[in-house]
Amino acid sequence: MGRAPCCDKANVKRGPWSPEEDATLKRYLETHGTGGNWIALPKKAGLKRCGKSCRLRWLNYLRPDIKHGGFTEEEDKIIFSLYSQMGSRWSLIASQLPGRTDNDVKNYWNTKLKKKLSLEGKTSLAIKNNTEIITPAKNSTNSAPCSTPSLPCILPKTETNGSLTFWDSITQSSVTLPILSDVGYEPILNTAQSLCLDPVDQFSFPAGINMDVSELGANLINNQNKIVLSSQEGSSISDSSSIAIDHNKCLSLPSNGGTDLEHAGTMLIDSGFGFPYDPVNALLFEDKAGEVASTCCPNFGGFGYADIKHQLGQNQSVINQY
DNA sequence: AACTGCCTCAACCGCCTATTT
DNA sequence: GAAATAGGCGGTTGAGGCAGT
Repeated sequence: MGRAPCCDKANVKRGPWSPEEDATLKRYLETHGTGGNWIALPKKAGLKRCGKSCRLRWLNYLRPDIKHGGFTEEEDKIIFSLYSQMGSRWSLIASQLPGRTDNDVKNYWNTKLKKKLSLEGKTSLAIKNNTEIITPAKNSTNSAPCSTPSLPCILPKTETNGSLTFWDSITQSSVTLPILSDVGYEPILNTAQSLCLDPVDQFSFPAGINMDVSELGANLINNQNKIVLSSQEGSSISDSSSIAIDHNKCLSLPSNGGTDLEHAGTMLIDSGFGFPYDPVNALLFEDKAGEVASTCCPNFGGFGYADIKHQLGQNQSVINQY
């Protein structure tokens, strides 16, 4: 048996609401409330509208506490932050933004923030390789959806003194980009839909890609696509490190010496919204001092211009094999 | 001024879940 | 417990407005 329609579609008005209809609905709701039944409401109120349509109109437009107008920078950050944690749960996100509706937030995300994000990301580049760069953990215990393979990508920043050639997995073409000289290497975790991360299973480079961190004083073990960074000397990596990738698929992370790494055990990715993101421990840092808000298995993708710092001070794998 | 393409956002659709019968 | 119903939600659509040519 099919589902009964919520209203007689042949006898209800559709399309934009007129000011008269708005006034009628508003007057009725302010006097009587919903009566706990939206479906019966339009008849009682004298409206030739579907009950669902009335509900939507009230919730998204007529409610007195609705905030109209542009979103603030602060709201941007909240939306982005929450989206990174829970994905497109618009009603939940909207509940954290007084006066905003799920429809508002959804529209704003789809028309503005998503573009802002892609502009921050510029492009998604995977390390040149014939094989798929990365796949989700086969036996991951993550609860978040992981329907799309995650791709570690490399994105240089703007300060340049050379160039690198990368393989753009999206356009399937080589791209030459400047060597970054500001923050260092940027393995961007890029996925169209979601990225499953947990503190143990992170990401690996496929066979054929070696990550040489010798210049950092760290040890590299890649016999199982596993990278183990174990040296205290690794702290020599700095914000001024540069990245180079050669055509033998050898990723090197040279350093020109420098500062200590904060947040041992973490990789911080600059979300582009003013706070770095720690995908390894699935933590969101409000600032680089490490003000932590815990998250669970976040979804995000397409981030660019990442500031990443590897933990090099413990005898443990930073990047494990899937 | 006319045309075109893009953008915005209100509204709809259909699915899922919770509640009621 | 099953079926019916209503509420809630996210995805999508399309009309109208705007900017560029």
